Amino acid sequence: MTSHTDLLDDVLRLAVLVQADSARFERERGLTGPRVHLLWVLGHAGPVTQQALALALEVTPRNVTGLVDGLVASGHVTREPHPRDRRAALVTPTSIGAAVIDELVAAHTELADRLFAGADQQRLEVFGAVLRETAERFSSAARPASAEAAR
Amino acid sequence: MTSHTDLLDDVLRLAVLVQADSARFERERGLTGPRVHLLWVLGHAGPVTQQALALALEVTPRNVTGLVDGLVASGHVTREPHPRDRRAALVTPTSIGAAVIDELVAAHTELADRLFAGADQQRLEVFGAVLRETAERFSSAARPASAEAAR
DNA sequence: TATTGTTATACTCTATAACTATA
DNA sequence: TATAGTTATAGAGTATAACAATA
Repeated sequence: MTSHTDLLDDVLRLAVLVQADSARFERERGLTGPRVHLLWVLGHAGPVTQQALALALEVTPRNVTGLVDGLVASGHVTREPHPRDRRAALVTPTSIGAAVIDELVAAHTELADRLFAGADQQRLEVFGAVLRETAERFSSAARPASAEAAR
Repeated sequence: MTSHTDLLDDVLRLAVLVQADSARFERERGLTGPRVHLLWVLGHAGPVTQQALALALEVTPRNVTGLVDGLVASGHVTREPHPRDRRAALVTPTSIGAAVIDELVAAHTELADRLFAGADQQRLEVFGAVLRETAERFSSAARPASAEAAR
């Protein structure tokens, strides 16, 4: 009989392990969490404006300026002129940046395999289903439809 | 058929939700993540030295000085003289700090219930078991016993 | 000598507000 | 007038190194 708090603690423990793995990745490359996050977004969205990055990272535009400054200094990205808007810059990975993004994707896959390889597929299906149901339950509880509609 | 990376993404999604809940707790009380973490440790360990906090939080002693300074300023903790070591200080919750610690424990329980209440217990048992096996598998892979022994 | 905590210094992430250049 | 990004300023978290007081 596992209690709800025990389960939450197990989730948090796993989250800590996964986070430690990210931290190792960052340390090995002299990068920080927020900068890797930006590169990750860049890897999925391609060259984008800083506004778009601010939205995706949920930080202020000012903050993006700082993160991009750092990544320009370390040679991971460049600011390219936007073809149709001279106010905007397109943050674009350099070859070094693109290489890190590739490593990031590879590390993600490797981590997933390291976590789940060898586990029984039937039980993993249950695991995944419970994960998704739990996230769904949480989101509904946090933002009840009635409260949302009342605004 | 859920792939390993899909499962990892599901884990990360849930972790983000849980973290957002922590952020809400902090914002509502004018606290920060590291300071709440310190209070959480204090709640479990009772009054302790800053050295002990540095170990528990995995940060430098210098950093603990800063965190404790902040919590003293906000009235959550005090530095009490150590009864048998005049070098050391015992970081001790005030009544305000103790109240926050109680709320922290309550919020943890509530979150767990919000996440898992209504779920089928049989499936939650599988879920918990897979969580623990996964953490175990990861730890073994990250630090193989042979590599550890070789040092 | 070793340990506890602080002062000194520096870097990163974060935010708000005011400003420039462009749409 | 609105938008993209920067400069100015500030606070929090983090680290290393040097130091004081005490063990």
